[in-house]
Amino acid sequence: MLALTVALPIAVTVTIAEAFTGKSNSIISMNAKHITIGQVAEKAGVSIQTVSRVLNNRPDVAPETRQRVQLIIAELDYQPYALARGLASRRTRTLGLITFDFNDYSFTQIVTGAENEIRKYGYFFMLGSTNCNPKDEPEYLRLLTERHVEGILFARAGSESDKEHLLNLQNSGVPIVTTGFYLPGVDFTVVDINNVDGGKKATQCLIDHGHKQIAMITGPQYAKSTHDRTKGYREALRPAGIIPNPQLVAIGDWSYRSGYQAMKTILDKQLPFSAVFAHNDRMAIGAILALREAGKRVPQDISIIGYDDMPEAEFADPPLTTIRQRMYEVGELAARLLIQLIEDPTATPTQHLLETELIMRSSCVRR
Amino acid sequence: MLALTVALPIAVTVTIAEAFTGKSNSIISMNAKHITIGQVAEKAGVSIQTVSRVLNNRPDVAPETRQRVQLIIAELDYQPYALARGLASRRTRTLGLITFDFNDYSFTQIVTGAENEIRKYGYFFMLGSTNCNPKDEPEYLRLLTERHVEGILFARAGSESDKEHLLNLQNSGVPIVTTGFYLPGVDFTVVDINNVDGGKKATQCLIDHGHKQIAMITGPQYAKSTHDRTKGYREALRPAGIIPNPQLVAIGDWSYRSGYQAMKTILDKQLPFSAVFAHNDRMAIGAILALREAGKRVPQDISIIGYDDMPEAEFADPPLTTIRQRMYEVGELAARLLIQLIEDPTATPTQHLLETELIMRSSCVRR
DNA sequence: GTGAAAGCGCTAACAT
DNA sequence: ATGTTAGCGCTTTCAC
Repeated sequence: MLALTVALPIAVTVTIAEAFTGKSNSIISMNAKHITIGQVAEKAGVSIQTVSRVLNNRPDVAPETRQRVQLIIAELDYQPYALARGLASRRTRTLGLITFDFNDYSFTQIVTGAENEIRKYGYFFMLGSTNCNPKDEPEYLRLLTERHVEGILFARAGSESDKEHLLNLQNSGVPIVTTGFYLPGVDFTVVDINNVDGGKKATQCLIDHGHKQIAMITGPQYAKSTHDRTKGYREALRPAGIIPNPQLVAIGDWSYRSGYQAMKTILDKQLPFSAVFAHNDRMAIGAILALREAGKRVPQDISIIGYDDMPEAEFADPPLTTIRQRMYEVGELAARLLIQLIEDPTATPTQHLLETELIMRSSCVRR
Repeated sequence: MLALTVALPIAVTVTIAEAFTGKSNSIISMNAKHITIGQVAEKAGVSIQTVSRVLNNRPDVAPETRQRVQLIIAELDYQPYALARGLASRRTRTLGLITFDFNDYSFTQIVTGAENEIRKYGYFFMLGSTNCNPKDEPEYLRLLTERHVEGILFARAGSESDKEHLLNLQNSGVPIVTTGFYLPGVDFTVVDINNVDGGKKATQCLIDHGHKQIAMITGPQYAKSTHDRTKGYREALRPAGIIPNPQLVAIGDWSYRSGYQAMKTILDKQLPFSAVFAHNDRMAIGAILALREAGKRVPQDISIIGYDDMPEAEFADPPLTTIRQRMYEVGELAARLLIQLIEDPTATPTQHLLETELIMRSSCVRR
């Protein structure tokens, strides 16, 4: 067991997960008495290069030499020094992760999916959350490239203005993958949700339930998904012969509070409407509170549909009908594509659009 | 071998050795036109060392030389190579961040706070979310130390069993700071919330509103905060002359669903109770749904108090009375302490306990 | 199959 | 104030 734990080179039996469990009492030596490849070589009676070959699982090592070296590695609890490896090999196995907001369900889902995926391939993420401030991105980018991340994953909402910015980065040779930025004709790798269709599905659901005056609470203007979902809304309305009423539309910023306020704004106009499509679940839940405060019952008086299907949607009052988007998968796929871009020199940028799913719960009833 | 590396879309668990091989067939284009310190030195007509001094802001450079070098650096858009710097200086300015769960509000708050803080000092985080699986920690730790993170921040729930594990790590010379793990007498740096007092405040609030039969939905057993909040519950009950009834306590796992189910379990016992203390807001919201389904009105029939004050608490139905804990500050403080531990050789471990705050909303009324 | 030599890009200690 | 001399720990030729 002890041998296995440390023996990175053993290719056949040890998975990453197995390799390190059950050795929590191992001493991880850091600055003080750091064991080097030279000490391993000396103790094994071979040259440094042979140890290096064993470490990298090269074929050209005699089986018995390999075994002996592995034993010494285990014995000494030798840890290869990633920095030195990186300097010599130009490989860091480190990726940059840039995200807007760790408090947004969609983004954390992407991050979680991506992280799980890259771990399978032995990569790590350097973190760079921009805290909703896209202006910080160039600085992070620089710090990230200084550390020679081998690629960068953008887990955040796209906006049209990013295009040039990202293209520049890509042209400088850093593989990038971005989420939330599907545009036909872009030439970097994108994984996105089909937001147009999602917005259409949501609106269609309301139409199918007999609603004709459908209010909408949108995301912020800068977000591409806002435009897409709005487009879907229009696309559903048109064939039903419903003319969209701009008076019934208010803009939010994805937060509960903004949904609450947007709903109030619409209510204040005293215009008739029987249903609301909110561009995310949080705003839908905020809107429900505003509706309740205005004496409207949901869903008896007003039906509402959200977007995201975050966990709390199911436990809202009433349980929220919504559009599910599988952001975890977006993260996984994005990560896989990024690694592919890095490791396969022939790989070229591709665009991917994942479909949504209507989740019927009780916030939406027949008029 | 090559086939494996390229066949990325298939989600296999690769072995460590496999993960680390396959270097020569990948071309990292961003290295191509990489400018080195030598080129800067040559163009500026000084030695490499002088450039290094300028880069590191050393005082012993003539002002005009410094200026000239800086000009060339800008002109060439030279980016120092962090790996080489790290190798030579033994400093990486990189910290490890280990967290359980990016989908938990408290943890993401910690992460956000910590990230903002370390950025001020020019550090970066390497990410290692363990996805609720603490067994993975040793593996991450190893990969992190291989990359020579200068310290590790544990942003996650503590459990007693961690103690040895963390001590070992610290003894090996890696500065660590952990959250959610306040224990008197531990000798590593801890930033935690006063959960005993928080639990007491929550329970006291219910008592003050005239409640005597107070049910409780706890967090999972492994979490230290569960025990602390439970202790606070008892400490509030005792002086009020109320004997805790174990029948009124059910265990959850922090999720909405578990709160819903725990509430059902308690309701099934048909025991009288007029109030519920849930160990977090999510479970409180789940519990409200169960209560509603059972025909109980909140707060008219049953009062409920949560814990966390996550954003949705305010928009729940009814708006949730809860205990606010400032996790963002926990993150900031933890990060600052970690950097202190790294940069100040005389720094010693310290323990910090932040206080909570009762947030009154409408889920809790006088009996 | 193994080892020797030569760096990767930078910083550090000591010169001057 | 600036340059010289040595590495940091590892990988990568290219010998043998």
